[in-house]
Amino acid sequence: MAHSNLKSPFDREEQFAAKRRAVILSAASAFRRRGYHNTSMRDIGETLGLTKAALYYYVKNKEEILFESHVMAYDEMDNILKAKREDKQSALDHLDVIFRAFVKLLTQSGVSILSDVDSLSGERQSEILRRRQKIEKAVTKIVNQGQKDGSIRSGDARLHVFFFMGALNWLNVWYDPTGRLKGEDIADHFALQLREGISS
Amino acid sequence: MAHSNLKSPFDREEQFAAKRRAVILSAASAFRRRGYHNTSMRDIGETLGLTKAALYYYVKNKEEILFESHVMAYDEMDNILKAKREDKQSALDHLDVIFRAFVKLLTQSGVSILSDVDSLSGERQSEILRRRQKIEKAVTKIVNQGQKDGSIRSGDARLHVFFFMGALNWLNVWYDPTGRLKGEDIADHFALQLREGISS
DNA sequence: AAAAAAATTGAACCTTGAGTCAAATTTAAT
DNA sequence: ATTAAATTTGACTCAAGGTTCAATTTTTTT
Repeated sequence: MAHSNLKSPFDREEQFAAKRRAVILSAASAFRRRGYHNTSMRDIGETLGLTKAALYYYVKNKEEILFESHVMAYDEMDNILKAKREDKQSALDHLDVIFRAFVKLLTQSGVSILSDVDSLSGERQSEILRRRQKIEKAVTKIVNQGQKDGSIRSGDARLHVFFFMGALNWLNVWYDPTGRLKGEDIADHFALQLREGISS
Repeated sequence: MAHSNLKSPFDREEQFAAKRRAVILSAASAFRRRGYHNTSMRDIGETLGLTKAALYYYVKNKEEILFESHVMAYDEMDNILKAKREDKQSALDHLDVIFRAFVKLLTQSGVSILSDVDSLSGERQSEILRRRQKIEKAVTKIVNQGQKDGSIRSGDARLHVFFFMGALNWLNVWYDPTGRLKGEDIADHFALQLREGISS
């Protein structure tokens, strides 16, 4: 079963990328549950049926895994924020949609977030913090718009945002994917609480 | 200047306890900022003008410091929860008072919380998780009462609680004691957002 | 089937940081 | 001033875990 000599090397790269991604996602999940420093390279390897040495074929070092897992999470969040807003939609409604999507992302994909940023060094840490701020800024901007269009109560917009972003992060701690609470339900509940909390 | 031979040994114990407390508080603050594993015993000692070896005079090991810092935080929170509720006060008003106190605790005292629980082992970890649950239960109970007395909107009480408890924990990440935002202001803002979010 | 490339491994290396301890220093008691 | 107790230290041990690498196994190519 010969492969076309054009596609075949491409397949290779894809295979590699897919496996690398698997390494990072699996590790990210462990990091979320047990923490970065309580998860050894050995642990990460074993979960995938590999030796810790094998991991270094896919990844430069442990810190890179942590970094990439953050990057993946923020990529997803950026995508969510890119979703165009319906024309006649109020900023509050827009925020509702986005927040729901965030909750679903955190409960349903393997993607976790936001822990152990301190374990990143120098440039990497800065980049992640920059991306976090970027997201906070984007969300804050929506809140500002809502204060203009009258859908959102006045007050320090940053504090509005910190309040409900906390709910997202805390989710990572208590949410149990095997529990009876479905991501969708949490999204509904949280979206309402967010709305009532800041609508005017 | 002779000391009474009754008071003097008592002083000693107090001195010792005070220093031990200082060690734990100072370490807790570092843990909150940089994380448990990114803070070495050397770091902790230096902040206090001591060698790391000296720390072991006050403390059995590093994990004990982490444990005690959690215990201190939960002790404070327990105290806050003990505050008796005014008779004609609605559960919502009661919750308002408590939440405000929590915010002040986290912004003003050196007490931080809730991170790196995974770094505690066995019995210690269980105890801390037990205490966290105890507090969540107590708060949830108030929410339940509020749903009975009509001051709080119906819905899964646990989710109500998870939402605004997230705001507290997130506080530890973004709050900067040297910044312009005063703890009192944050408490006001957050209390309102909490209220609006769940009142009926 | 041989050769080349990709993937994985075992065994070692190395650094970091927690914990120990006997000796030195500081403080209090007689 | 001496003695005793409390406190602190420097030097050391030790284990854990991240990283490297030459050698081996597996997969793909010709």
